[in-house]
Amino acid sequence: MRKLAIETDTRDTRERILEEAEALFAEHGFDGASMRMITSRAGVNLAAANYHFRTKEALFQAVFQRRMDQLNSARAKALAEMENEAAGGALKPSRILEGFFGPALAMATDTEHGGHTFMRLLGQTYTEPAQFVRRFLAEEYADVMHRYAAALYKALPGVPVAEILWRLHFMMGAVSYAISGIDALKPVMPGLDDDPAKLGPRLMAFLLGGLRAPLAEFAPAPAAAFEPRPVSSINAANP
Amino acid sequence: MRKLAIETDTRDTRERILEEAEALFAEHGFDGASMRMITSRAGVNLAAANYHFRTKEALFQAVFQRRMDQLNSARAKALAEMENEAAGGALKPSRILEGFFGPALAMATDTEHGGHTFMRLLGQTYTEPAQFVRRFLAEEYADVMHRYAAALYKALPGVPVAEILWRLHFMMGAVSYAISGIDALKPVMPGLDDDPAKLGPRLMAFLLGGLRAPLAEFAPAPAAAFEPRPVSSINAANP
DNA sequence: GTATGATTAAAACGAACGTTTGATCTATTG
DNA sequence: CAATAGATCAAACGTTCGTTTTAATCATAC
Repeated sequence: MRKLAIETDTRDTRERILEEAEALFAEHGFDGASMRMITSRAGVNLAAANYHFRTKEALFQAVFQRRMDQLNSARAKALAEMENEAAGGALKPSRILEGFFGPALAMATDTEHGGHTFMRLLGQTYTEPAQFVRRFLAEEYADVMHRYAAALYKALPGVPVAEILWRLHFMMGAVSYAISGIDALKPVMPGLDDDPAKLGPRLMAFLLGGLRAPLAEFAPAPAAAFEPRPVSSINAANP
Repeated sequence: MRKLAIETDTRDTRERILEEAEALFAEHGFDGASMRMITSRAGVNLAAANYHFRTKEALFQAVFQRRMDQLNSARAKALAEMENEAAGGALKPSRILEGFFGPALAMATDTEHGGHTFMRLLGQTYTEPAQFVRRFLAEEYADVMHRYAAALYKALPGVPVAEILWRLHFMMGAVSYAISGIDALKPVMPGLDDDPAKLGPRLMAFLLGGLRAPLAEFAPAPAAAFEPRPVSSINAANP
C-alpha cells in the first residue's frame, strides 16, 4: 500500500491534467486554452503541469499520443485480422472502410471516456495552423494510412493509386465533418435528425458511394467550370 | 483627382490591412496572428487597424464578409439560373453540386487574388473553437445552404430531407479537406499527384458517388461495428 | 482659411500568458 | 529516526497581447 499510494496520487494528478487539457484544447483550441484554465479545472497547481509535462506543447502531444496510439492500434489490428482471414486475397472495400473509420466513429460516439472530446479535437487539429501540430499529426497518421491505401489498391484493381489516396483524403474530410457536426451542425440546420446511432450507417453508405464512383475524366471541357472568376467581379462585390 | 485621391488612399490602407489579416489569420489562426504582425506586414500603423475596424474580432469579420458575400452570391446566382432554365422542373444532381461547390473550388484555385488563402482560412474556421466565429459562419451559410438543400430534395425524390442535409454536410467536409489538402497533404503522402486542374473533376466524381449512394439501413446489425470499445483497452494502452 | 478626417509616431494601460524558482510537504529508504 | 527524492505549492518573472491615448502631420472640403 505504500508504493501504490504514491504512484496512484501521481497518476491522478497527471491524468487529471491530461483529461482537462483534452477537454479544454477541444473547446478553445491550443492557443485559447491556457495552462491556468487547465490546471485550475483539474484542481492542481499551475506548476504541476510544467513539472509533469515540461511545456505546453509537450502536454498537447501527450494528450494526442495516448489517443492516437489507441486509434492506430485499433485500425492496424482490424486490417491485420482481415488480411489474415483473406489469406492473401483482396478484401471487400466496405470492410476496409469499416476497419479504418469504424474505430474513429466508435471513439467519437464514446461520450463517457473522453473519446468524443478527443475526436472533436482531432477534427480541429488537421487544419491547425501551428506547424508543430501538423507535423506531429502527419507522422502519427503515415504508417497506418499507407497500409490501408495499399489494401484499397489491391481491392480496387484498375484504380490508380493517386486516385485512392485522394479519395481516402476526401473520406477523412467527410468523417471529420460528420464527427464535429454532431455538435456544430444544429445551429446551421435546425430540425436535423442527429441520432448518433444512425450516423455510422449513414456515413458509411456515403463513403462507399464516393469510393466506388466512376473515375473522373480529365477532359478540358468539364474542368472549365472551376476556372477562377475574373478580378472585376471581386472588386465589384464590395465597392 | 481630388476626390479620388482621398478615397484611394483610404482604401489602400484599409485593404492592405484586410489583405495581410487574411493571409496571417490563415497562416497562424485568429489567436496566433497578432495585430502587431498584421499592421507591420501591411506597412501601416498599429493604431490604424483599430481606427478602421475598432476591434480584432471586427477585423476578422470584415475579412470574412467580403469573401463570403462573393461566394454566396456566386452560389445563389448559379442556382437561380439553373432553376430559371428548368422552369419549375427538377435539376440534375450533378449540376446542383457544380453550382454549390464550383464557386468554392474556383476561389480555392485562384492564387492571384487571395481566394486560395481565404479558402484555407474558411476550412479552418468551420471547426474554429471561438464561439463568435462559428455563430457568424452559421449565419452566413444558412440561407444559400437551405436553398441548395431544397433543390436537392426536389432532384432526388424518395430521399429524406435529413439524409440530404447530412450528405451535404459530408460533402462540405470532403471539399474542405480537398482544399486544405492541396497544401497539407504532401508531407503525409509523398509522391501524390496534386495537379490542381485535376482536383475539380476528381472531387466532383467522388461527391456525386456519395450523393447517389443507396440509402443506409438502420438495422441493429451493422450498427454494432460502431459501438464504443471497452474501457479496459483505453487504460491498457498507456499504463 | 479653417474645419475634417485619415494617418503616423510613441507611449502607456491592464491583463493574461508560459515558465521558473525556492520553499514546503510527503512518503519511502537505509 | 534521519535522510533522501519526488510531488506540490505560492509567488514572481519577463513577455506579449489588444486596446487606448495624446500629439503631430497631411490632404482634402467648404
